[in-house]
Amino acid sequence: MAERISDAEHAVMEVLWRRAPLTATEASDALAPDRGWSLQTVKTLLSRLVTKGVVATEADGRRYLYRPLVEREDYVAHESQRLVDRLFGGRVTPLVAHLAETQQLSDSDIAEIEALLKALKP
Amino acid sequence: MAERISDAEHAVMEVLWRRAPLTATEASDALAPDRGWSLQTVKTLLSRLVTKGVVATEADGRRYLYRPLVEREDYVAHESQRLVDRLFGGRVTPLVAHLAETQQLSDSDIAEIEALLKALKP
DNA sequence: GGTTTATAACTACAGATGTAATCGTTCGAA
DNA sequence: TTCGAACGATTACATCTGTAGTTATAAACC
Repeated sequence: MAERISDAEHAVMEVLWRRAPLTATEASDALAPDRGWSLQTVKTLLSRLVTKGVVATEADGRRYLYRPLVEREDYVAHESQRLVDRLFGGRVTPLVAHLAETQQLSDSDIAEIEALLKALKP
Repeated sequence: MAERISDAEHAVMEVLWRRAPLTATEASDALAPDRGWSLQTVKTLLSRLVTKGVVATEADGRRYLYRPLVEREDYVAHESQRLVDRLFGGRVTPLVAHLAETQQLSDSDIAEIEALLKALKP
């Protein structure tokens, strides 16, 4: 995942992560409600993702099936780390503090996070 | 802050947030250790930030002093929200869960966050 | 078997971005 | 008073990104 995935490309990755393998047409259909891109646009984005090495193709007759080569988990981890590095000096605690302060956290949100933290303790 | 701030531009904003107002040369000097950009590059980035309406200039003799027009707090909030929206369906709890799981949180990190959460409760 | 249709491959093109170089002007030093 | 240094303004240019259009080909239908 050395190559950066752009915003538009990320939208395509999301549908692949949700239900790969897909043909270009299927991916385009899945994206239509949200983005309304033409089929050609989706094909361009798929090609770029293949070039970047994050999506693989598999021949299915005379068309391709596309499937992601990187796990969503890894992408999410990578992007989250990028944000933490860029904006919070690489430290997670200030990010959590920021989120806690600026977001509306319900009581159950807080309880959930507390439970999570408790589980992490030795 | 309607216009997006690019990565390189963001690096310039950071030095302005740290010690504005600065001349272009001062900003360039401050960025040199990390990025090693030429003075011209920094000037270009400053101009673009001015065009985008996120940095203001003030004449100081025949040069400019640059200062940010957006608060770092606002930028951080905006970018954090963007990440939460793009990767966690707009919900903060899954992000915190993800961070808690993938990061090395020390005992004191956990304690700090717990204290934060406690303070948020009614 | 000729014609439409689906598909991949190639091309296009404007705007953003990273990274400067050059031009024109003014101020200060010699 | 002239010359160079310091600045802002303008221009440059390759790459990436968003968003397609066009072309070539094979398959399917009639």
